[in-house]
Amino acid sequence: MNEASIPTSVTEFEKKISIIKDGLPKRLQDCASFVLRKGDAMAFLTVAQASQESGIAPSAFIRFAQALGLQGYSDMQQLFRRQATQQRPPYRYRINTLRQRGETEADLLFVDFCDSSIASIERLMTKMDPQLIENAAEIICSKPYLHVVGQRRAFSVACYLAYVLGQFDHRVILHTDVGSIKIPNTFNPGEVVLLISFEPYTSEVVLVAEKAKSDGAQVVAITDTPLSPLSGLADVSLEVVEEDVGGFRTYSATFCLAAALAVSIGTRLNSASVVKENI
Amino acid sequence: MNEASIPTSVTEFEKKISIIKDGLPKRLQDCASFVLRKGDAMAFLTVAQASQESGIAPSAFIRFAQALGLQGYSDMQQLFRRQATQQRPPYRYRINTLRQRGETEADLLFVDFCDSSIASIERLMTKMDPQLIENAAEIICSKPYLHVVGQRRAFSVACYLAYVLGQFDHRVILHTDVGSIKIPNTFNPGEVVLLISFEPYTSEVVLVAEKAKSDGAQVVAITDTPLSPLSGLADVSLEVVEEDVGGFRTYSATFCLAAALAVSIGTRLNSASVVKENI
DNA sequence: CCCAAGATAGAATATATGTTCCATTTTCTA
DNA sequence: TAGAAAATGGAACATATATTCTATCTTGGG
Repeated sequence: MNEASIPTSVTEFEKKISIIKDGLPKRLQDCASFVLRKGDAMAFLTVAQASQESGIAPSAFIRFAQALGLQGYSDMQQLFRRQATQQRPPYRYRINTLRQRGETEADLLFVDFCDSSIASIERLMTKMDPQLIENAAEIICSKPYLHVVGQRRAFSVACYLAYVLGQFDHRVILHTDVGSIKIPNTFNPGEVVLLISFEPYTSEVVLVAEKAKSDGAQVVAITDTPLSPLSGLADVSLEVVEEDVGGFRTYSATFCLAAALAVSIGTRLNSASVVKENI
Repeated sequence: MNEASIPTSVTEFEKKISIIKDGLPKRLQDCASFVLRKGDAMAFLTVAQASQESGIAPSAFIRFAQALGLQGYSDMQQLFRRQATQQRPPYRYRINTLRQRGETEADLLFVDFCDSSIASIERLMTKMDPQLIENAAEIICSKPYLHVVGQRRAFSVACYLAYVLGQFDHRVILHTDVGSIKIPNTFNPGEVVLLISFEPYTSEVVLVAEKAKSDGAQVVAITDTPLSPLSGLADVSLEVVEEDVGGFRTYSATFCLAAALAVSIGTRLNSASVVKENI
């Protein structure tokens, strides 16, 4: 961080302030003081508001941002907004600074996937009520066997749960369409069906959900939002939203949820052992 | 919270959505879906941006907000802004206090899973050389079809990759043992085999790896450590270690890696397509 | 004390914003 | 199928925004 470089994060921005602050005209120092004190709130303040709250002219804030190497007030605000949402700078912008650090486009893409996976999990952690997972586990354990239905991407989740529950000696009827062999799409009252589907929801899974419900089976859903056709039908609906990177979703948070559900089921089925040993 | 009341927080807002969602016109449901997915990011999106990202007309967003009892888009955004300013402590801090307060076991278990998933992804991010992913993608794309082998838990990863690559119109031979139908365990020179296995490595997968190698096929592996029998045999070995919670592993990092690999392959197969834009 | 160079505040401007309105399309009803 | 009702997208609008410009003020050196 030197005197000339353009800050790309709030941290760099604040560092640069402390470097150049003595060379700044008085009013711009006032701006610096105000901005530093406001901190995160800067993400929301318009120049007009900042001006009113501080008694400093709007134009001073723009000169201030420019003195820091930024284009203007909006540009500065972007730094604060990115920090608030923990986003990284836009792709186009970063691609310019690649070479300097000896990075490639592949690096960016990979880091983006990791970041968005982490963001999804953090969001899951704050939004999900663990009690719902318990409720789901409770229902699933109330019957000796479980239907698991998931298609496309969701099939990998279905497979995972089917396998792990199998390790717990719980019977799982994994609905596949191998050879188009029909798996009964009628259910008995009291049976438990675990349905997994994300947007775009496959109509088949929705149909199964409706049938299960009307047959009096219990329905547990893993889906994305309360708007999902599954969530309305389910007795317990576990919702997990995956952030996307350029329209492509990762399934890290979903598998995190699946693991938590699996273990919750495992402890119920065999509260002594299973979970301990290296599953 | 009833149908008529005006939401005063994001929570109430989301609750109201799930109450009235079925009575909403289709486009407004699209809005609901978009808003629920975007979550905290809604604090900063302008209607124009939201419109562009979602492909929904700006006016629809305003009608949507009004349908929820709010005055307009700005009014709705205020809810998200207020939530954002209620400075939530960073997640690591939250975890520690959760642990200390000794919430219910369910809470702890869930939080631990999320925490260890994140730790695994962070580790992956620092240890993995993205160039290896590129190399793997390069090899996989060099042939018109790909063998994918994975058993037990790893099968879900295999399924995921098989599905996604299928979406890219790449041929995938997914090795399953449905009906014990034999999938040729001999390979032609130049064929590409993707093997996925983690400790404890199934002997069968190791055998396939050895056969593939001796037949002159190219081998790409997704495994856990350089000590894995696969990594020695593979032309490219992608290694991902998952932390464990009481002996139970999550697969978040693995799926993060899988997604990165898939997209890397996707861009190669169709550089003009979906994946590029807006990353 | 004067004058140049810089800093400042507020008016002027261009841009982008949220919202309203209306013609067109879609959906429902009879 | 025809007619009514609702929904939709885009143009039009008023407003608020960040930024630029300029006349005025401040500062510091000779």
